[in-house]
Amino acid sequence: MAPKWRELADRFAEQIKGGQLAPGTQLPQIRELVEAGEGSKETVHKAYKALEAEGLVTSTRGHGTVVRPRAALKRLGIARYDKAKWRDGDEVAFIADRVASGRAYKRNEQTQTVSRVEADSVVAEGLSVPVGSEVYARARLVKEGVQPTHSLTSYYRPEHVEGTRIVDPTPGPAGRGGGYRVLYDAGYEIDHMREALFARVPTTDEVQLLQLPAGEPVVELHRTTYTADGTVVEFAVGIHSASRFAWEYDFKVPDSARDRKGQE
Amino acid sequence: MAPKWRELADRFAEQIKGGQLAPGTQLPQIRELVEAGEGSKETVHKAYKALEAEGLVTSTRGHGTVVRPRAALKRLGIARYDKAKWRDGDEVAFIADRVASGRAYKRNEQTQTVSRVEADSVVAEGLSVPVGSEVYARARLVKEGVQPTHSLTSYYRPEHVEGTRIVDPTPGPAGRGGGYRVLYDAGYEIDHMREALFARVPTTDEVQLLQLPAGEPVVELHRTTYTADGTVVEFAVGIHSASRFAWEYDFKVPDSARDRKGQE
DNA sequence: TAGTGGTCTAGACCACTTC
DNA sequence: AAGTGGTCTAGACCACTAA
Repeated sequence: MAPKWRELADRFAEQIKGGQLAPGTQLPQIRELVEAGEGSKETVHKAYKALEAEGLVTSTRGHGTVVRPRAALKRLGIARYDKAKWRDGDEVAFIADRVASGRAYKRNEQTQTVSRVEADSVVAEGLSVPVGSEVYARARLVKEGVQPTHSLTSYYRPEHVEGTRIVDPTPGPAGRGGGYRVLYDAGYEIDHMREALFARVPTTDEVQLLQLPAGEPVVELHRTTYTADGTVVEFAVGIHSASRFAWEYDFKVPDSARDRKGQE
Repeated sequence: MAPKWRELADRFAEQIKGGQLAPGTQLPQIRELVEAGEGSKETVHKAYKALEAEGLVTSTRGHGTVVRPRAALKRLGIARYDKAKWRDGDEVAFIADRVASGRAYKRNEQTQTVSRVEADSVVAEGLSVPVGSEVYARARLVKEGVQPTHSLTSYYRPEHVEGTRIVDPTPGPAGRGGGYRVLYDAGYEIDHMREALFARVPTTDEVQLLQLPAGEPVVELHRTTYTADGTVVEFAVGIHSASRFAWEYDFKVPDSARDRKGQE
């Protein structure tokens, strides 16, 4: 038999998913349910924590437990990297897609810190450099309004960015056109990319930094950017609040028997 | 100040991440920690549940609480759809990538059920049919050994598959070559695809079906497959245990100023 | 049957929010 | 100050696993 707290949680979960409890609705207070004979305070509390972990409600002290609104997913396609956006135009690549998506937005606040760090194993592999060698790290925290949505840290080889605007950080996202524009001006035009992504539960640090609600997973994105000759000029790691993003990719079905590039 | 259970959990989390507590190691029993003055049984229990939710340990009654091994990520690239695998060869596309990845594997057990269902809004949009119209659904549960790794449900328009092996289910994955081979034989050769993916916490049903450990997120994959003329011939929804997979995509940086297809 | 985690209670007290 | 969720305890009892 399912535990008492599970049954209580399931009753509410059903009503929330079914729409009888609309987003923003406040659930009964814990003490009310205790008086109504649903169990002790700890038991009811466990039920509420379960609902929170399932992303259905948020509890705040003094305020109550309310049904969480389901955020609209922002869809990320490769069009957000369009060269036109950062080469010809004035916009910055990773902001521009907000314009393209037609979403009303205030100009993103974005903190940025640049530092010289030793490459750990992930970064070293991403940039094709030895573990422990020095690379430049440009870390940003991107917010929508006051709410952080994701962090993004770009790593560069020193020889590619030494003396550019990237390592001499001005306020804002590496100046006009962003990091790709800087690389372009330095003679490194980006040509192709690889994105790898997977989901996991956040670390406690990430929960703090991104102000994640309880039970929110994160998607970790590894982006490797190459020039036409195959040189890696940027390796970036993004940590995204899972409920805010969806990723989309279009591709041709490979045919290794016909095209001789289908190897991967 | 952080709660007592959080501090206790953090102490263990640090040791696990630092490697002092190797995978498979058993943590002290709850009662031991109670005697050691770490708090009451409920308090220590909360700490252990937190570690479980963070994916660091698994608790089982009668057995104890042990450090969870970190599973190797299976990397999914588009090469798994290679036409050579299902058109020319004998293999089935979604099994073949296991061969390509060089991983030792036993032949996958895979349950399969085919049914005629009414399209919900997601499926309707995926297949470009009206909501509520009848479509074929082919649901599979894919396992590695006895452990489920993901579910995958393909939806087809009736006019594309009526009379084929897909709707006349034989044991195994739609016969030799899988679903794409069947479509190919019926005159629908797949040409390009779109994959969209996002992460979320599983429903209780999914926890059961995929036997997910506590705190494991899922990745939901929406795959749309087109013929050369742009007709949708398959829309598939996959639910993947997050810690077992990573997705990889390679693409050219788009340039809408130069190529006139960069709209997306 | 012994070992180990899981549930439940009643009540005390703490922490944050709103007024 | 009042309202509401969060933590903590001591102890009883339940549920599953392995020998």
